[in-house]
Amino acid sequence: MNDQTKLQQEEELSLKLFIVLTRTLDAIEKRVLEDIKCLGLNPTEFAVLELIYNKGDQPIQKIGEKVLIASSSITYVVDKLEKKNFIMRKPCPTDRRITFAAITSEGKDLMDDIFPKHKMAIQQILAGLDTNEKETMIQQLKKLGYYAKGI
Amino acid sequence: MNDQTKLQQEEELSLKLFIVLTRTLDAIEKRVLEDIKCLGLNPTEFAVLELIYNKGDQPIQKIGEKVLIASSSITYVVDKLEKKNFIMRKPCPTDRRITFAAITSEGKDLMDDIFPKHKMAIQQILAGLDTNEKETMIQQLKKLGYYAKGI
DNA sequence: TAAATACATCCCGAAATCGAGATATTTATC
DNA sequence: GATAAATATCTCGATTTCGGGATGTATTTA
Repeated sequence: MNDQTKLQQEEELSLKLFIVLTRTLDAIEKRVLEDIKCLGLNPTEFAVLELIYNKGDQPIQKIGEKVLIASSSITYVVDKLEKKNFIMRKPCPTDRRITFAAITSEGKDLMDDIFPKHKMAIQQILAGLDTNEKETMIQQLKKLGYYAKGI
Repeated sequence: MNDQTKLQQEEELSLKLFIVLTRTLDAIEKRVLEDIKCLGLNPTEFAVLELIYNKGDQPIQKIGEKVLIASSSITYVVDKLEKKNFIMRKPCPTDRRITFAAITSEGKDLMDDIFPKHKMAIQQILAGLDTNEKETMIQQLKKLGYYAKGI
């Protein structure tokens, strides 16, 4: 086999990996979505609430970085969570540009209730691999991700 | 270590896998997006055009199944691709419910030009893993995906 | 200190996606 | 052959997300 053919095969393989990756995450997300939708939250709202629940109050700016959405979208999501009384805006005392999103007791109560269930659901959805396989895959995915980011 | 603790650790591991999976695909997609955006197509438009380019004319219904979007969204995307003259609608002669989306010569010319480049770009983005690692990951992802779908 | 630059949030209009249901056609059932 | 059920596409309104730019605040620079 010559180099040209090898390269083409490798390209096909990469394309296949990309497709399988997309498909798999899609299947998983569909399941996770079902788990979340019952709660009256959409995935983004859940992600934001989870972030604040687990990592404490966050400047609105930081939320966008972690949840990977545009700044104009954060405003929208925070508005909605605030309307539902799960979080509240708190001005930063030392820097008046900054607004914190802080969880309310109502938000905390909700998460205390649903977060363990959520974790359990994910556990069940990902039970197709055993412990070692998961660890290996995490490692390999990280390698892939770091490389992709670094290009 | 008791069973309770083991389960909790496994839950943490699954959650981590889910997060890493999401992050990694996100990083990769961001790169692929850059590759596509220059062409005046968004990812969905590209996916639909690629499907028709590689698999031939498709009933509009089938497009939704393969590209994983709602039927109302397909109509929207096909409209846009039709306006750009990359595809055209063709009524099915034997079943008048069905409309095919068929690639135009203009659409074919475009894909002849950009699809090889696209494949090369993906090859470069995914070069963080070698051939064997990619094959293993494809296999493991499939296992994960089948299981998730089957629940 | 004044001006320029950077930063954080928000507003607005547009784009993308969805869900529910309308319409037209085909297939199945009696 | 008539009616019911299934299928394919599209319409419409609502939701979510984005990009660009406006506004207010902090930091740097000249």
